[in-house]
Amino acid sequence: MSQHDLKLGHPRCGDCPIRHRAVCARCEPNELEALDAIKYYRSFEAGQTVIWSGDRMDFVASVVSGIATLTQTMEDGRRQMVGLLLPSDFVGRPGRATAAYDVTATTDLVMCCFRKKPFEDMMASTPHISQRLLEMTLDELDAAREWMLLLGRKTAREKIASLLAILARRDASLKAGAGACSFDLPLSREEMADYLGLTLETVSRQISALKREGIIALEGKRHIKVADFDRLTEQTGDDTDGGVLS
Amino acid sequence: MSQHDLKLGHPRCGDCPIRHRAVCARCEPNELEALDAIKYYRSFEAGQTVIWSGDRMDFVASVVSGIATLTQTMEDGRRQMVGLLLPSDFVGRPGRATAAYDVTATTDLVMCCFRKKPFEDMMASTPHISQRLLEMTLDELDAAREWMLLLGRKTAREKIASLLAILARRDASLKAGAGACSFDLPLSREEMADYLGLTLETVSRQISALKREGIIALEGKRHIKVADFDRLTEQTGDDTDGGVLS
DNA sequence: CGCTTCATTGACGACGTTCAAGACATGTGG
DNA sequence: CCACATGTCTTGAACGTCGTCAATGAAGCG
Repeated sequence: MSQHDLKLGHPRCGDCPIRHRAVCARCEPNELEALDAIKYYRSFEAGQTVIWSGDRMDFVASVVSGIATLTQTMEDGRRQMVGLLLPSDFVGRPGRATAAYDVTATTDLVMCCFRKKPFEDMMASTPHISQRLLEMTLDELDAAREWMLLLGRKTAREKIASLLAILARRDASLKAGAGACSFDLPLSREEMADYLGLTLETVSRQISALKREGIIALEGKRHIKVADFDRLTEQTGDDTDGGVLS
Repeated sequence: MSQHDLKLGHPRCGDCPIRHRAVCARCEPNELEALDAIKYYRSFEAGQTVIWSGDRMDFVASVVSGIATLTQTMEDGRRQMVGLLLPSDFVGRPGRATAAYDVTATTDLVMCCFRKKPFEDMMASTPHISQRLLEMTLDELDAAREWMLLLGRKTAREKIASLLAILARRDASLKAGAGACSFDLPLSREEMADYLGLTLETVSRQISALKREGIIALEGKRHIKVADFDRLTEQTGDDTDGGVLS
């Protein structure tokens, strides 16, 4: 796949970087060709809104690269992030006309879009797609419920530690570093606050506290070095054994 | 369907009270017969645990009557309810061996169970079932995300009002009462607290406050009369227009 | 250099938790 | 029938965490 193809909006599905994890993961070569025919790419710059809650939404999409957020906003401005969309994650709901949440690009973002009608037609004729979508939706439901525990019962300290641990693990799995690891925060303090159900001041204070205690170190505002991953995990409030038996 | 059939565990699917809303809602008569052949009923008394998180779970099920809860518990005992299962709701995840949450009967409960293997086989051969399951899972995901907003951003007052409004609406839809309505709380104060991410004392205080202000009235501990539904809705923090345009 | 944006830090107060006592209903045994 | 225990709910008082408001700092950019 060349840069040129990307800009034309039609890299081959077979060469797609998210091919093995996205909604199309289970598709056969001929099914991929059908998808190839109806897909189109859209790019967004960091900070841009993809769609507003309540707006007509005539497409569904997969995140190809970059990060997007799903947020809900109350009349008085209180905001809660209800989902973080990473590459391969799916946006939109077949069979629904309008967006249920604000979708925002927090980094530069590329999405692989399908107009809803053709996609729904393909779903009806392609069990591999709906099977995979069901699986992904069940995973998202589990993630949402884990987040409910965090929002309802964890302290500010535990919330921050949990988020950092998740982000660290995500990057560690790519880098295979054992004791120490480091990564860039994909979210601003305010976005972290919206995700964790806190204020940005509390987020900042807790990060400073973790730094003071030597559990993490900062380079600039956005780069985190985790000195000792175990000590960070202790702060999350989660089971220490990590559910070995499951 | 006779009482006798119920006790034998095999009322006909065609006569089932949750027939039109459950995972089997889309099934054709012949598909229902196949389900009839592999299903079995289980009953639980109020307070009984259906399954513990982490335990082997070799069945999936629909709630036929009664109410069950999904809860997560931290090592130190903090608990968060992550789902409330009403009649027709589905429990369990195809393709997973163990339960992810504690499932508890809060009232007497009847469930329509399927051993996992036969059910998964049927899913593979019966698109109507996986289609419906996808739809139900997407609905649950939306509900979970709405609850994330409540847990992360609403005040105690708003949390209580939101819960009461939901329960009231649920019963009002059955009784078609307009201005005033009344219903029994299916949850204890502690269960409400676990659902709302509060302590039981705070729940009790907020209910007392709503009573003092004449927004609701209590008969006994568990029966609520909503004097003015609009005033209750005002307390939820939600949009007043109720999303007329959606 | 000022301007803007984002993050940090401090002081203070409100909201919800914690701890404790008491109310109320129900059930049990003397 | 009463005394007593038990479970659920209510209410009060003190405390603490986190939110609010405000000032300051740090980095990027015209």
